[in-house]
Amino acid sequence: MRAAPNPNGPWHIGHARMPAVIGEYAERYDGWFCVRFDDTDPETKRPDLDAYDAILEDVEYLGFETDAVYRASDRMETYYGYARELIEAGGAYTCSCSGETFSELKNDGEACPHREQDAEDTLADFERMVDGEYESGEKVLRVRTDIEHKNPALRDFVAFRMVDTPHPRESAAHYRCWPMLDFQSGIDDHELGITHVIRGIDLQDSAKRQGFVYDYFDWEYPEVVHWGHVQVDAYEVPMSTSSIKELIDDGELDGWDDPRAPTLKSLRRRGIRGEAIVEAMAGLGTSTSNVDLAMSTIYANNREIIDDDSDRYFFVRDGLEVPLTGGPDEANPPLHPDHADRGDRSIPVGETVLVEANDLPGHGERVWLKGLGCVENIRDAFQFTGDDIEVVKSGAVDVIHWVPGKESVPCRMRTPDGDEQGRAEPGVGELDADEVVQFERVGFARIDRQDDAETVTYFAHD
RNA sequence: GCUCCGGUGGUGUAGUCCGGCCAAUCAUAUUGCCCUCUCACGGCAAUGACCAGGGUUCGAAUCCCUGCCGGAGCACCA
Repeated sequence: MRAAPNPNGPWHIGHARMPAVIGEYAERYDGWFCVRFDDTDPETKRPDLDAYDAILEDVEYLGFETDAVYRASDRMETYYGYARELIEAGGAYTCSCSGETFSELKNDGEACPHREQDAEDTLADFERMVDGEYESGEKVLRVRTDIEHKNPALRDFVAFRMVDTPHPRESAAHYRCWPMLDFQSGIDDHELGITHVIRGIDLQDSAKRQGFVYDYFDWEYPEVVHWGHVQVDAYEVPMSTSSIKELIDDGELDGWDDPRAPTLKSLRRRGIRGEAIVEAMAGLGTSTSNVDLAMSTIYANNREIIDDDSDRYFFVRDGLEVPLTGGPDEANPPLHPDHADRGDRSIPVGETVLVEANDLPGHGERVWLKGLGCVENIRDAFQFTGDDIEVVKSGAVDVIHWVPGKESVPCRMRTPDGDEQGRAEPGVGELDADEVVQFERVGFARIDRQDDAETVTYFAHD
């Protein structure tokens, strides 16, 4: 099986569907999985040189090893070879009609004058195309299908056209005569021994078009499945490579891994495992209709994977500083409630604590500072009232998270909805980059880096 | 205009080919309860769907027809 991306940028979330599904199938049936870059349009779908590796990184992040990687732009001589064979078999002719002219004729089911050209002349003319003797738009090679086919989409489609713009890959920059997707992909699927093809509904007619070429060569067409588009909820940004790229160029997003971007690089930076995405995508199946993927499904999968490994810490967003009198001068909540063996944290208390505005109890009311004890709000100051856990068990007071006013460290949490400033317990300032933690009552986050001034984290999900 | 394809709870999915075991599976979501020094994890429960109408049949989510709704192609894009 193959994934055949167009290398125009790093992948967005929707792109994960192809490797997810074919990876699963390849595993289940001991199949073979390759990535083939269909980069045969140096102009309107101009390949981005960085995208080749970026995409392979994304595939790796998702947890797949590719058995092979191909670039269509390396395989031009192969396509030319088959084109010559096709011409000799009477399956194609060169045509100099303009797109509009041909379209009109085609829609009326009428052949253009070039259709009658014999194989010999066509072959000679095709060599002139290959040699770059024509300019863009001057000449194309068409596959001779059925000009009266009831479906206009299948009538004599273009196999090769001239492109003046050189390909960005140096090794392919000298080619001017480029195959269209339907030809290139059809040849490759056969050449590479692809047995099952999955692609979008936008390519529904491709199999039928390519079928004409396969018939000329007497090949058997692979099994093919068409699936609908995936939409992912929870993102403001449109999910298309080009529009994400635009937002980055305009400075609206910091880059492909901005937490607000619906990209795989973004999810990766947020500490979401590729496996969680793959599971969700594989669960969508291959239905022909369009589907909506809820991010909550990915989050639920991820939470299940990371919960056990994620140590707990306190992080208070936008905290209110409240003086505290009485009680112990250090709190020691466990690193993980289910793993006492990992030990406890050590949080100095000091003169004041920070709590989130929503958690501040009313005057005369009590609240339990987790890991520390019960306090009462007396005229906007906390008075320690004891450490008897009974008040919590009986449901009399709520448990909240907190950090010391002085000893806490500045911490920024980047989320899909923007950045949150706050302060975290001292231990957070010691964590290594790439560690995934749970900020209690806030959510899971990945430690991105320790800056001079603050700890930067990326929010995964609650 | 011409051609293709699809419609199962909020979301995704199973079942549809070969009609009955489907008053419809599983997951997620939401809500409630239990557990818990987290609104995490775990456990339990509740909520909630076969697009509509005809037809065939003893029997239809499954077969047929019509309608409605949605998607896609008719590019010298992929």
